Amino acid sequence: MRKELPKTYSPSEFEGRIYKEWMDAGLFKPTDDRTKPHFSIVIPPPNITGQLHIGHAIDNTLQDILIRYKRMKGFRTLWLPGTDHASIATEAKIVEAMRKEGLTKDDIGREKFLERAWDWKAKYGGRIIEQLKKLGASCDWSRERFTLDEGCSRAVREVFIRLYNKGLIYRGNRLVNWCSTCMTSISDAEVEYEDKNGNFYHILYPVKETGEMLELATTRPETMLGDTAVAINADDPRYAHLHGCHVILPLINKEIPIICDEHADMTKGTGVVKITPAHDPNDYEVGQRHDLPMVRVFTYDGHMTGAADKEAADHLKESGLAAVGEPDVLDCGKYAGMTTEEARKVILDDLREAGLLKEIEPLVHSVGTCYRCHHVIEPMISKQWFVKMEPLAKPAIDAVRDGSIRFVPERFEKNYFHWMENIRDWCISRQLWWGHRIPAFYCDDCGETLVTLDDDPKCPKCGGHMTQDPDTLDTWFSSALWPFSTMGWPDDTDDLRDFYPTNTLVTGYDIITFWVSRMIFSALEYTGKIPFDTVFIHGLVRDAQGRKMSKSLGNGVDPLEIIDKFGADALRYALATGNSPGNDMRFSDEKIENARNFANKLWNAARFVMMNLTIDEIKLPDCDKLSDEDKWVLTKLENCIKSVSNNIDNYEIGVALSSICDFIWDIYCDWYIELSKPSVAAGGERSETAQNVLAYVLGETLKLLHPFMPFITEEIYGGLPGAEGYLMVKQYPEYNEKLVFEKESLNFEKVISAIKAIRARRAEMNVAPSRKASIHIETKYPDAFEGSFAFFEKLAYASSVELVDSFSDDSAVHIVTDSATIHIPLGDMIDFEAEKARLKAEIESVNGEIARAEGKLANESFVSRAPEKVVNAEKEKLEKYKEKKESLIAALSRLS
RNA sequence: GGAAGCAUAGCUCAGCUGGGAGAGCACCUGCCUUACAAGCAGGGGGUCACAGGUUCGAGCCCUGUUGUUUCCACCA
Repeated sequence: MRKELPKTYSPSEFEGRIYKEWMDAGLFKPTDDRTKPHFSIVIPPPNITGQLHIGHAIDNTLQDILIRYKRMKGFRTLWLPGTDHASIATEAKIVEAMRKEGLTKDDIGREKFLERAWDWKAKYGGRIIEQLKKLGASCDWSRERFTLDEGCSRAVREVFIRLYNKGLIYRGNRLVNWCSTCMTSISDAEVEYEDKNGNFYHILYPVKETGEMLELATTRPETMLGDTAVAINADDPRYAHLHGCHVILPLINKEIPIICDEHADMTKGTGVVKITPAHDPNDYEVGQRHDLPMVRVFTYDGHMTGAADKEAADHLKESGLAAVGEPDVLDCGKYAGMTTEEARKVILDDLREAGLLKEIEPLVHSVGTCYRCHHVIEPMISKQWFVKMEPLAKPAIDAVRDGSIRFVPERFEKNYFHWMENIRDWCISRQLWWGHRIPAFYCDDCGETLVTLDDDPKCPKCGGHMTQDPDTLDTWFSSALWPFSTMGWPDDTDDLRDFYPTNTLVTGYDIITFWVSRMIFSALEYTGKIPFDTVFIHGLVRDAQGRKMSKSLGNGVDPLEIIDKFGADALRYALATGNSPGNDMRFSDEKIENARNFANKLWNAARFVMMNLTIDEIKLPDCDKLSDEDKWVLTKLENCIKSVSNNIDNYEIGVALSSICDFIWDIYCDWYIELSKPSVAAGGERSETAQNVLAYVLGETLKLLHPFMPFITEEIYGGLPGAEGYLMVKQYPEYNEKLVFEKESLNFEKVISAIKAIRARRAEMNVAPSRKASIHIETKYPDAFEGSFAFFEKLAYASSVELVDSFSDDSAVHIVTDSATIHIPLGDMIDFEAEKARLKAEIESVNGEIARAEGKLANESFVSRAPEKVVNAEKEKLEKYKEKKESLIAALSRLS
């Protein structure tokens, strides 16, 4: 018993049901047929803190389109889903939630904190998965993974140990980006630069030996307490006499040397730079070159250091436990305990009072901020774990260079190369609790370091108790392993053999450096294979004005609201249409309405077709039974099939979809359905043929459209005669030359252009549709028109149709097309002067074309150098125009 | 400072390896033609940013200019 479609398209009534049916039937799981080539995608794991936003929607829509397409093409497909623990983002949320209860991390301790974090994961981790299901994502949910689950954690530890043993992971005191709000270090990639209004403070430092004042400028006067030198350029004549001298650091009256270093740029400012090795990346390097002491003046939570901080550091140094590169700590005296901002004000006041603040110059400068909390980053000396990048980067560069991995569009390879070729060591330790704990242990007695899988090792040197490193790993360290950790690596699993390397990675250009590049070098290093062969990059979804969607602007669209209101299919259509690789797109109400209108159009067309079907199964009749219009629509369908496959294969999702949409709306609905109405109504064999063609084309179209709009296509498919099983696992249409009928198709185009020309003329003349008229067709192609009279009656308001050799009624309109002259006696409707003017204008325009074509063909070099095909086409055009001109002249002569 | 993208109809954008400028929306006209007014038919509207160059031929390729967006680096 066939389903009947309800009158109105209301997606909410079937999308959920269909998704459940697919799930129940296990259609998202890969088949067991290992003879088929595989196609696999790993999902960019959304954060467990997240709600589905429009960025996820486009990313996953594109993935689902590819996966569904490949599945229908017969590949053994796997789309592997999962979520990311997102250490810093999640921890921040939990800390924030605790703050509302008046609690801090230290109040409850590590263990209790992690309990809360896992509770959070249990509560919210599934939310985004459910939202992806609403979108229609055909992931194999039985394989769902989490970056912090047991398997992924094992992969992380394994990788850490391998790299450590290879000497590619090391621990050391380095200047790192410190976020005093998140209370952790972050990697260079996680720093975002923002332009901020600030000041350039010109300060005077007295020279000890000469007593003169040395002017220098800084944007961060509070760091001056940590200055350990002042640099000038060795070649700077202004300061040649100061080589080897010292300055007295104001406020704390400390003597520090004047050094010569290339970092001091003679052309900038006064050419004098204060050097704060512990709190500035450039100064750090200067400090290294000149072996300057490093003096830390900030605490890790953003205050000025005091006596207690100094004592702790001194104690560490005296006890010999301080690592190489441990900075000294200053007791900032009266400034101790102030926040850095407070300290800046007070220090400036003090300098002003001492007459040492020469000038304050407003300045816009870019300031590093934390990509998660957007608070200012403070460079700090800190003991951290690093990955040595250079040896890892090289193979990763080669893999893209030699084409093993390609980016779509290609231009993003430049970004990738630039990043990889200038890469610095990766700071991977984070002072956070939510994440993979670093598998390193330190002996309580002798300080020995051990990196091991063992959870409770004894010191291999002295047998003493060992304490695990309290830090966790950068969240991207685990996502870098995602393509293979999710498939069971380091074990040799079936999934790894069947689906790894994966095929396409779909992501936005904003995380190429964070994620894509790290997956590539990780995969090559640990699995010896590329993680995927293609990186398909899409752009950002912006608002209707082209602005980024952001919480602060409140211009974000909620994909879930859109799904509720318009349906997931409409959302997918709106995101896929006009989508071009790597380019941003705008999202607007207009777009989503357009998408919904298209779905509605398809719905109604299908409903109409089904209402008229009396056949029990769809069987395409033999060629000799097919009429020209049947052959025309089938030919158009095949062209569409070819274009869709080509475009999806080239990741031109938007182009592929628009060719389907054009076919459905223009060719199938506006023409073929209308054309078929007389045939279907007529009954008999012709009716049966027409019904079969109608249903066949609809069925093929549904398959073509399925990857883009899975729900509506599945729902309609279920109502087709003889439908069995699910559309989503049917064979995707393949281009079939046997269903291409060039000659008949071209013939039928002649009919269409005649009908269009008649409609246009009548519309211009304001002839009401109810005013029927006889139509007399004078043509050199009678074959093309012979079977088409019914169409003229229905679509061109003809009362009767005949083919004529000539036509002599004076009170007629004469319409000239490429292949016919159509005479329509309309008597008093005709304004003869206007008709004459129109024909003259048409002749004028054809004359222009003739002149253009003749000019081209008279051009010696065109004829000799252009391809023969082009020249012949030009000749044919010329002939056609000449014919048309004759017909037009003949028509005109009848009116005068 | 380095690099990249974009610039086409009033708006949003297509335009595949160079061979006579397209769609949707908006606008105008006429239609409730028994699937669809979330629709149908018709229509107006573009010096393809600007200036050179290559070519028989340029929206498309090259160079430069302007505007715009983005990424990277730097900013004592």
